[in-house]
Parts: sequence; structure tokens; C-alpha cells
Amino acid sequence: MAAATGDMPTYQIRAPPTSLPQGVVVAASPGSLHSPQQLAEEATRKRELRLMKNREAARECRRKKKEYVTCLENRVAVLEKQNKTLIEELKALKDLYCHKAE
DNA sequence: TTTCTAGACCGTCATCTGTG
DNA sequence: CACAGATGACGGTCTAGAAA
Repeated sequence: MAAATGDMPTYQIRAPPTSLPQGVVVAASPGSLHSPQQLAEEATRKRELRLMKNREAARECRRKKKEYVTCLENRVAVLEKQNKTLIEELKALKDLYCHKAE
């Protein structure tokens, strides 16, 4: 896929949500953690936060990709129509030229 | 009605990429 | 270089429609 090469535009990137989703608790500073249990809880919390962020990033990524594809499909439709018109026009001009030549 | 199938959507992991 | 965000790949679930 060419997406990695930079030819995939980002259509109107929305401002990220300013507030964390419900249920996310901001942790105490790492310096205040001591016991192995606290460390484990902190690790779990970090992992869940990462998964949640990535989940939302994936959703956004798919949304943008879908939008991009729709955009391309619309462009194809427009160009096909344009092409058809030009072919008709060319045909008409050829006819005109032929009749003049007689 | 039940079973099969294709397509859409989702969550997660691994990796790439840009930024401080 | 470390980190966060973006994206490709993969496997799972759901659903609508066709076939038996």
C-alpha cells in the first residue's frame, strides 16, 4: 500500500477530544509508588491507557481512510463523466469535418 | 427455518514516522 | 534517542442475503 509514502492526504483532521473518556483515572506521579503491587497496578493502568488510545487512533485512522477512498471514487465518477463528454465532442467534430471535406 | 458466505467493523499487536 | 501517534496486518464478531 502507498499510504506510507505520503500520498494519502489527511482530510480535515479534527481536534482531538480534550477530555479523557470516562473511567480513566490520572495516576499519581511514579515517584510516589513503592510496593510491587503498586508498580503492577501502575503497569496495568498504563497498558489500558495505551490500548484505549490506540483503539481510538485505529477508529480515526479507518474513518480517514474510508473518507479518502470515497473521495477517490467520487473523482473517478467525475472523470469518467468528463471523458464521456469529451469523446462525444470529438465525435461531433469529426462528423463535422467529414461533411465539410465532401 | 437453518446453514453458509461475503462484507463491514472492531480491537490488538508490531512497526513505521515525526518531533522534542 | 525516547516517546506518541499513525497505520498495516491479523483474527474475531455481527449482519444481511443467498442457498439448501
